[in-house]
Amino acid sequence: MPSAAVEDYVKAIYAMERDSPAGEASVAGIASVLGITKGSVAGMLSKLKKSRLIEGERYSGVRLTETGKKLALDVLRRHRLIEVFLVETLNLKWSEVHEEAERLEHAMSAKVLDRLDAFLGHPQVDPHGDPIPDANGHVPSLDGVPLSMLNETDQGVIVRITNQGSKFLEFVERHSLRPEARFTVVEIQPEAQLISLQVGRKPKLSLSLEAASKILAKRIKQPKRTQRRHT
Amino acid sequence: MPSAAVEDYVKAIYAMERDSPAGEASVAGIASVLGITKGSVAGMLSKLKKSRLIEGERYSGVRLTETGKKLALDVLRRHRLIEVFLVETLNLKWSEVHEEAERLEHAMSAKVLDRLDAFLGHPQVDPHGDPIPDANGHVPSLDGVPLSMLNETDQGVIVRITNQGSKFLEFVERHSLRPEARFTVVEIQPEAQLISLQVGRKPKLSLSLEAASKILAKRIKQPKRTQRRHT
DNA sequence: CAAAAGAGTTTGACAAGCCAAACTTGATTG
DNA sequence: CAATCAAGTTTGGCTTGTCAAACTCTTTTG
Ligand SMILES: [Mn+2]
Ligand SMILES: [Mn+2]
Ligand SMILES: [Mn+2]
Ligand SMILES: [Mn+2]
Repeated sequence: MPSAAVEDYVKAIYAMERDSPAGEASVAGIASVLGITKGSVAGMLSKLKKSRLIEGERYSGVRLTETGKKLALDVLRRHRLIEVFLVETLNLKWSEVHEEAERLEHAMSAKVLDRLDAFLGHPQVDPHGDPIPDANGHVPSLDGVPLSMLNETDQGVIVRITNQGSKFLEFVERHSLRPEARFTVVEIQPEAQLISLQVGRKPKLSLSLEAASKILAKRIKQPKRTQRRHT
Repeated sequence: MPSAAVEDYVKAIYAMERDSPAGEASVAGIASVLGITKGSVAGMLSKLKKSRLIEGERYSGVRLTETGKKLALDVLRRHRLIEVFLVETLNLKWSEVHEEAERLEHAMSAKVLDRLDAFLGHPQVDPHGDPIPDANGHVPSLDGVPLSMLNETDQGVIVRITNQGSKFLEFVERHSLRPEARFTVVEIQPEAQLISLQVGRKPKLSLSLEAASKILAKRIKQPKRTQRRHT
């Protein structure tokens, strides 16, 4: 029975490992995402090593063991299913569910989670488009390219928001850019590092390529414009 | 932000206060229901006093302050709404939801709880028939007399199970005695301290008056037996 | 390549909760 | 009413998880 703290560490390590070029998590990195001091992290990491959840040489980065990875995926599954529930069933705002899930994920048994999963219809992704690992730790792979890689006139569907900051999520939500949303790339200005989108009937939306790189989308095959209607 | 431990203490004190003749909770009693030592309880109680959640003289019982009572009712509300959710929505067994709720109650924000309440249709009682305090700390009062006080030929509806032990709950469930269930008192044997019930079409069920006193019921006005059907 | 900067580690301290065991108080009762 | 005993309290110790601050590697860079 790992503590809430251990679960959060393992989850943080999982994410850093995935995103870092070296495939490792650093003490400073973990400290920064968990908002605690390096000293505390060092202490916890040596416990995690003793309990075989992570490995790594002294004075260098750490990696999850198989056991550690399994735990991380389990926590992630809980977190994301809870987010789906909060948004779909309880109608909480998209941008405020993360904190809630951060606490609830540590209080939900496997049994309750399985029932919840069934109740929600075995969703594949959470409200931010992040894939939900199945009960065996398999993560459905999702295709999606950063918005910043698209070209003018491309059409697409948002599939995932990579930047989970609540400010950013609110911005994204305000402009209806949530997963499933369709859009057209109206204009790209490489000099200004800017991309402009048309989302639904909303006014044109511009954002920096940097910001756009945190939003993943899937291209829609441009349908041949066969004359389907007349009015 | 009271800790989970504090919330559980306060909840235990609330229940003991209600059930004890003196209207007070004792160190030994709290220790026994929470499964910890008297020493630990003494330590916690002095903290609770310092933070004005309870009061009481040295070497005597404790009572909740207004603040304490408010907190207790809040935790109880969370606990019971969660139990309703687990049973009604996730179809967990009636007798196994208590443990789950015991953990989840500490991880759910007021906001989530309100949404949950609305989603469930503002239920008045939990699956065991215990009343759910509203958001202002008002507890709906329920009438119900111990099964052991009924007379032969009385008909009634179960409204509440007072003994929350999981063995007892399983027994009760096995015999379809959950809240809402209708029954008839078939026979009472004062010498044997026994009461026999007819529940639905199930075989006659006998239990001790002691056990029966943990089940509360509401009498149904005996309907005049007007000949309604012929076959 | 030596010095400074960064990253990681160690140490001592603290708060929350818990336990075991000794101790104190107050209630019961012979 | 004094002995007993249950109930309450105190003390010392332990674990988990955190911080601040000093320390030690490793990496970068002038
Ligand atoms: Mn968490
Ligand atoms: Mn998410
Ligand atoms: Mn609890
Ligand atoms: Mn209940």
